[in-house]
Amino acid sequence: MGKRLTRGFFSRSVHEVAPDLIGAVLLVNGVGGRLVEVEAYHHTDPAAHSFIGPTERNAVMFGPPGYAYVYRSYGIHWCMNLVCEPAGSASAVLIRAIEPTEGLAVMRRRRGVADERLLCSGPGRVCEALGVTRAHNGLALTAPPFAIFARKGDEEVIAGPRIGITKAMEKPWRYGLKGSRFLSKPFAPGATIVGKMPSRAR
DNA sequence: TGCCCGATTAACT
DNA sequence: GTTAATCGGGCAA
Repeated sequence: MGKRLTRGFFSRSVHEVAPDLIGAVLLVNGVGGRLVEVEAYHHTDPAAHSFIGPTERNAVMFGPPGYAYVYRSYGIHWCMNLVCEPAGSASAVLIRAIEPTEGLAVMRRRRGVADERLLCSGPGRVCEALGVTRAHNGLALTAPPFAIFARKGDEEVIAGPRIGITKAMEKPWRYGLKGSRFLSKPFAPGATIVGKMPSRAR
């Protein structure tokens, strides 16, 4: 396990934090695994919830970095974001897929499926498997029940268009671990290789 | 107050 | 490939 990430890690542009999160380990009450797919949402980005300005739902995005922004999706699922940058900038990283490594039995029970590849491959599935709900909205990522650890070695990170949005679809702000079996969707062949990102903990 | 629609998923045909 | 499920946010009225 790499070094525990502290608030400083998130006090950077969402475009730096998002690729750096690939390969990091996210645990909620000890359950979780390696981040293999995330998306960046910048406050100047029409696809971001914060683009319209502060509201009750997106308030956490306008707060300090290093906190969880959890929202209800399609009235059914929860989706989890990690707030970045200095307070007020309202940018966040959406967790889209995890390679499950810790608490497999718990995740299988919560999800009602046995296949590892279906446990955390999608933002709604991640929250169901890790037990993340509205109760986690606004909680610090650097304290229980959360724990995040930097990746240890270099990882080959690729980028491509984000999924499921209807605005700013041209922005290549979806990041993934190249070749992972646990992505919610494969990246297009020839997707941009961001490069071997060094492990980094700040 | 009412209406439309979404950073989704699973179960259909 | 298509669609139902399900609900709260955001905006028009």
